[in-house]
Amino acid sequence: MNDVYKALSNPVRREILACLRHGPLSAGALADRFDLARPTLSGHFAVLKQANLIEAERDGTSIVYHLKLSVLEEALSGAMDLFGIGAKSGETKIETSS
Amino acid sequence: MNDVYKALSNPVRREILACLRHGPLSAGALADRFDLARPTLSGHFAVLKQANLIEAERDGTSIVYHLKLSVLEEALSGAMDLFGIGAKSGETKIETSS
DNA sequence: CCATTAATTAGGAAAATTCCTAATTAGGAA
DNA sequence: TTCCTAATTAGGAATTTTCCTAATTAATGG
Repeated sequence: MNDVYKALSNPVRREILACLRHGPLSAGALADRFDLARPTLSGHFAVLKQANLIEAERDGTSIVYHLKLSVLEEALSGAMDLFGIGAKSGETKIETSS
Repeated sequence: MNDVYKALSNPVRREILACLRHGPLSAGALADRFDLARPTLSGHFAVLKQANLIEAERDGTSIVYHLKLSVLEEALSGAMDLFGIGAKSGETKIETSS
């Protein structure tokens, strides 16, 4: 959990997550959106991976990253719990599966 | 907003917030809960104050801190927005599938 | 005023973060 | 194989964070 907070503490990493919110992107496509060297972005990807917020998948020569929405969701609702914020409607009744 | 993420990135500061969730506490009472020197805690209070997550009020010789719940709430909702997580104001769409 | 208690500010050491360039790994095509 | 592109790892400089001790500010009581 601490890894998640650490990951979110950096603005570049938050922007990476925001980009991925619209769908998977390759490391290169992501890197193009920032004015930073590629290895720098690679480092940020590694931090996000370790926090379990994104996942990598190789596609030929490139590597595609995608958001792990459920982990992010859980982290934020965990934060709400920690601080005693009435997590709106309190219970997770989004379960449409039945 | 970046100040809020920075503030939350440290486990000691998160624990301070969690303590304050049960009600206001003086700097000393808070410091007693940690195995850290007082000036260290003072530094953490300053970071939380700058992020607007807590507020200080002098009471005689001591200083009482209290949580600014609304700011924390807003920050977390903002995060949910940024990452496209629905859990916002409760209602929203519950029937996403089928 | 002087002493005591509560808390902060000052200054600095150690560790972590951020970013860079250069070198390396890995896959695809000639 | 050899070349080329995509991405990472390695190593290091600059900056920021975290924590400490010592000194200072602030309120209260004798």
